[in-house]
Amino acid sequence: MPRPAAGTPNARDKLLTAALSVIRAKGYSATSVDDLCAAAGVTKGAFFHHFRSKDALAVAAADHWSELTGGLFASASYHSRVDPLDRVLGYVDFRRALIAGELCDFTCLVGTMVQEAYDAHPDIADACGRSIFGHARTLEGDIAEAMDARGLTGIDWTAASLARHTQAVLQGAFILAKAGGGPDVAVEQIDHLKRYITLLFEARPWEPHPS
Amino acid sequence: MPRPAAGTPNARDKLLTAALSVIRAKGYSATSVDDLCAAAGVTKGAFFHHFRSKDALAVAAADHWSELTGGLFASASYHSRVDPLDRVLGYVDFRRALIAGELCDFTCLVGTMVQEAYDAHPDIADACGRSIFGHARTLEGDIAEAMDARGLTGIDWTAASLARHTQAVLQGAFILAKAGGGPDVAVEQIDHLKRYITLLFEARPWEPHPS
DNA sequence: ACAAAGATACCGACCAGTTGGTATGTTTTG
DNA sequence: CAAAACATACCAACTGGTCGGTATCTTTGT
Repeated sequence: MPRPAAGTPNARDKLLTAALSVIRAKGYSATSVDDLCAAAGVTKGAFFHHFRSKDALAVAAADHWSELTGGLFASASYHSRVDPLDRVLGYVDFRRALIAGELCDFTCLVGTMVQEAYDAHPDIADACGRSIFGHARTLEGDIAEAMDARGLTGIDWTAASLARHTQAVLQGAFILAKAGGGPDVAVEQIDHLKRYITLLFEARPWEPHPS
Repeated sequence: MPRPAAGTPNARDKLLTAALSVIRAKGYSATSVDDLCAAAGVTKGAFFHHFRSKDALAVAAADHWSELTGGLFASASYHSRVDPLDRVLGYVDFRRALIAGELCDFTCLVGTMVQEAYDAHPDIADACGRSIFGHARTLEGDIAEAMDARGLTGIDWTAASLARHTQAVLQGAFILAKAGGGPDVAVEQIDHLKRYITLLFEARPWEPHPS
């Protein structure tokens, strides 16, 4: 189970890396095991040595995606800002800056996969759900702090729901981009998201928490 | 070319109707021609008599989807409201009310298909894009009227971009629902969308246009 | 009016290529 | 040497698509 070493990329890692780009470009069902093996430069024997089935690779790829993106966002610089709302808006700006180049380079693997898997492949859908909602949960803290610091009370939304909304807008942005709008339409959606968050906290000065 | 009669449902219509539900549940690539024929109760011979290829059926299904949804929204009652902003928010409420029951019953065919088709099937992606952006365009008029009636000037967003944003939020809502959130999470996104639109027009009284 | 002629709708067996997956090697590594 | 890592050959099931054929409707010549 535990990958023995991280020195030279073994077949398993090569397959996982290849899966990210191939599945994002072609979709999960349209991606064959042979496609994956060719892209990774390994043979079918190696594939089924490391993964019980194609579905098992999809689950592993979703988990791998969670780790990769988790690391990317955890190491971003906006976390060091003192105002929690600045951190939230910093996250949005960071997402905006990631949108460039080819569609398959900035769209979301698990958002793409879950559309094909939610009905017939529950284990894949679960892995995708963990990735999306797990990532959303990493935003809850800053949002809650921002609400607290600005004394937002008597409102009809929660930090968790706003965190989920950021992910919904992003996933929708990717779909519109794939529908012909390209990166520009995706950026447009993120600008609306930022405007929404700003309006939610508008006219409320930041009062650093006296703790 | 013109379908001769609308009395008894012919194989073509049965296939298009079946395609809507089957593709929404299984995805496009995972849906085989045999699946579609079985669901429609027709044979493969009938399929390829009416459609040049599986891709051609997908294009026809997307166009059929556009017509169906176009009719549904065109006949909705919110269009009769006098305040254009009420019409926009009425549309959002209408979309919210449509979310109930099984996922495959309220999610979007073209949003599902374009994720799988955008790279390898340009003609399908085009049909999906026409459907999504064409539908967005039907909202532009009311949004522009609402902006005009409330004298919104010097703002950094357009009626067209807000119309597209409604579609992005909806598409994202469907993905989060498929990722395990279910209908509740989808409704949550629409509530955020309604709150956003309300905030954009907030504190601006409606002044009926003196024309 | 009526039958020949032709178009349309539909059927189901069939085809070559691809699919995910297996069985059995061979090579590398500790 | 033993086990893990990888390669090769192969398979049954399924894939999108073709093809010859039939039943039914529409057109047309007389």
